Amino acid sequence: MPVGPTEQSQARARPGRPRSEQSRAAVLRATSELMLEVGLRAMTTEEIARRSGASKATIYKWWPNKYAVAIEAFLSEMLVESADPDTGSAHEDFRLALRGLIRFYAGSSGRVFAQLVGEAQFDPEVAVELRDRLVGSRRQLVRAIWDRGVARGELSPDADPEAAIDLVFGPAMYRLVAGHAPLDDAAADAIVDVAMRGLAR
Amino acid sequence: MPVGPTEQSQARARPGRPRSEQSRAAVLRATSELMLEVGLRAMTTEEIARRSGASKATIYKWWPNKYAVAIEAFLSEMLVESADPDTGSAHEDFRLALRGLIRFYAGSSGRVFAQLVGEAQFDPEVAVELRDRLVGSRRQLVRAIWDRGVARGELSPDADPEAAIDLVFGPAMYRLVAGHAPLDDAAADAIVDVAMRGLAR
Amino acid sequence: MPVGPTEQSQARARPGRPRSEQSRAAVLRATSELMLEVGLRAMTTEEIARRSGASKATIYKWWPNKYAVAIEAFLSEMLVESADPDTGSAHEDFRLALRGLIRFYAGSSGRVFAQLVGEAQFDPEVAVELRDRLVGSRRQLVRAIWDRGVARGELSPDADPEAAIDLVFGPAMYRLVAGHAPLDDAAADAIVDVAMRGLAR
Amino acid sequence: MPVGPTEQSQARARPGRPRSEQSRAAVLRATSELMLEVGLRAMTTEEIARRSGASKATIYKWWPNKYAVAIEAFLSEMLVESADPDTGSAHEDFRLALRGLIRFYAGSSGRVFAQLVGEAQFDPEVAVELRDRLVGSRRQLVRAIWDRGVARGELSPDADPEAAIDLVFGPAMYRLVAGHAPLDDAAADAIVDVAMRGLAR
DNA sequence: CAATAATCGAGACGGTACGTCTTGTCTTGGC
DNA sequence: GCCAAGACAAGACGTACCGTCTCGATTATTG
Repeated sequence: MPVGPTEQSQARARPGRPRSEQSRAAVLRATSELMLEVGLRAMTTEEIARRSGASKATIYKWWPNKYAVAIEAFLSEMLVESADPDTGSAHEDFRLALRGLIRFYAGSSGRVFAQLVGEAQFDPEVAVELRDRLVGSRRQLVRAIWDRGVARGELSPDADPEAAIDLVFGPAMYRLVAGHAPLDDAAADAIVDVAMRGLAR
Repeated sequence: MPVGPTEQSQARARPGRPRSEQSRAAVLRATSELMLEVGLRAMTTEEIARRSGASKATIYKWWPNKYAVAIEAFLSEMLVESADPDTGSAHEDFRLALRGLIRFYAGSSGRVFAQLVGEAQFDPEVAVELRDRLVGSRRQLVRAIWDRGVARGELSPDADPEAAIDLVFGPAMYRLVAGHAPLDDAAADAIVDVAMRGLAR
Repeated sequence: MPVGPTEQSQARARPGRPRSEQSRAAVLRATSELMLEVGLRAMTTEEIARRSGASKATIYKWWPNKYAVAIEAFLSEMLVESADPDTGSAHEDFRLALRGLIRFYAGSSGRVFAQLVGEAQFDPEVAVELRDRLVGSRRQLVRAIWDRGVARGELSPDADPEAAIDLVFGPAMYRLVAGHAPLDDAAADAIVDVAMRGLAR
Repeated sequence: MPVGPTEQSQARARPGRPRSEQSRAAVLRATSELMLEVGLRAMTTEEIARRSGASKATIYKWWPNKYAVAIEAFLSEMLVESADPDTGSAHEDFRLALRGLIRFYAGSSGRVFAQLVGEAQFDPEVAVELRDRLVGSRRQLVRAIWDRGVARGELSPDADPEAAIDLVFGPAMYRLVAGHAPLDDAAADAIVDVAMRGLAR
């Protein structure tokens, strides 16, 4: 997923030395490592350059700052992450999807993801990237579960789908960033249970 | 590291010049302004010192870093913020509480709060302060609504209370930090509606 | 490293595409312009390439660095500059020669020349080029005046010719690089006057 | 010789931590060493900081760039350099003064001085500092010899004194920067000889 | 006329210094 | 003992230029 300006559109034609795929990959690899090792904030562009063998100039040529590198590196590490369960039961699908998400949140990448979300509070560009490329795809997944459930008559058709999806994801994100309660399979199950049944008697 | 506001509880008269209350207040006031104007991250200790008339040494004497100042300043600005509605209806109480929260999120302080949450992803001390002093109090409020509702027989008594509270707050926090959907009264109502009824038919 | 203009003296036709004379001329022209406009140091290879339409690789293929280009460009602009006056009077010849030199120093090329001299203090290759191709030719001119004057009996035959020539050129160069006194016709005349008569009564 | 804005005028009064004399001295010492070891151009601010133990910020606080540091370091190393010979003979005084100068030029500091002169061709501020603080003092010295010689009747009173002084210094500077002839005692003697007698028979 | 060979423009790259910035500590003298 | 002023070390930032490189396109000689 290249960041540069509209490249690779046709079948190769542009003059000049082409971008080094090796350099690009090395930068992303080094960035992924560093995010895990020292965290998003403590990771420096200089260290990315040192580890990857790329020069700072090259990094700044292709990415505006270290956070842009971080997002691309993060995405490139988790391309085929989340499969749609589709068990035939919406309740079960939600349960599996949320378990998957929460396991991701609780893993080592989860800490990085939380830091990306944290950074997004300061940097609108990070926010946009995050929303479009990480949050959006997750929501589409749950939206598909929702639509199937409604079609099967399992789920209430007149609820606001956005609010419904937030009912599943919101608590998980809330726990991730606020850290007031555990993130584990039991939590996922409890959340889906109460979300399905509702608070009212 | 005396961060709290009530640090010298007893009237013990220590030798030497006492801490200047004027200086403390000026620092907090300047910090509040700066957080709103330039944001948590762009705000520098130097600028707080300049505006408040305090010296950097004084600030570092009383707070470990600018985020500690920020949290104290933020709290001092919103002490008596959230009243328990207690209308007699749990659904209505939830609605009013969430509307209050979302109005706060959507306001100018909301941006600062989101940045504090963002910073908490990097700084464990900020995370603890935030959890204990901002998130906790909100949750206690909703917990009270929950308990009343259960006692009145309105709410399902066998649900996990933690998960239940997350069902109300989670979606709001999720929208605050991810920004994928609006934060307004209608959103609050939609969230409470679907949370009360549940997703299942 | 073929820097000189006459690098392929014989008409030997080598295989492959021959060097583009147009490119060479464009580089020298662009360099001359840039030296005058922004100075020797601020002039970048990149900008020479941009203006001339040549690529950086081409420039580095034919010259070792921008200073070599600068020297060649400078020389190509002032090939037949200084004619030997030969008026019959050594005093007058010196006067005219020094006036010519000082006018050159005071002109726009003079600034460039001074910068080349400045650069020569750091780069031995520049120093050699400068000494051989710019300083040397000037000295030969004055040496000719000297020899004629000695032959005619006007000038003292037992003085060190090197020191004698330095007596004429030294003060001009000194004023060029130190800038403590003006460089104009009056200065030229004053220098030649006192050099001819000597300091002693 | 401090560079900062009009400091140290009165008997100490300014608030705040005073400038660290130790830091200042260490920077100048490191700079002097580096100028000799690697030359003016190859010397980096970063290396000055490393060697001196000062931070780059401190260096940039007190000097605009490395050349300003270099000039101050250079001056601080040669404060009491040139004594007025005053032998009673202008010819002898000139000879001794020029020998002193040329020995300085030929020494290790001479290379640094030449590089400062070289740098002055690009940087007007360096040029001003150099003219005012290094060239000027030398000229005053020779001017004193000149005035004494004229008063004693040894020297021609109607010559332009500026041109006369240039007759002594010019050739030495010329040889320093152009490098076409040696710089030694014999050269000094030859220059003074021919300057005293003049070129004419 | 094709093969060979050296050129060219374009532009990406590693390296490295620059000068700026912010953090958190320190050192003064005044209160 | 507190405080304002402000100097300081540490070190990352993003920019700039250098000289090298890798492309594909061009232009000559040679077989």
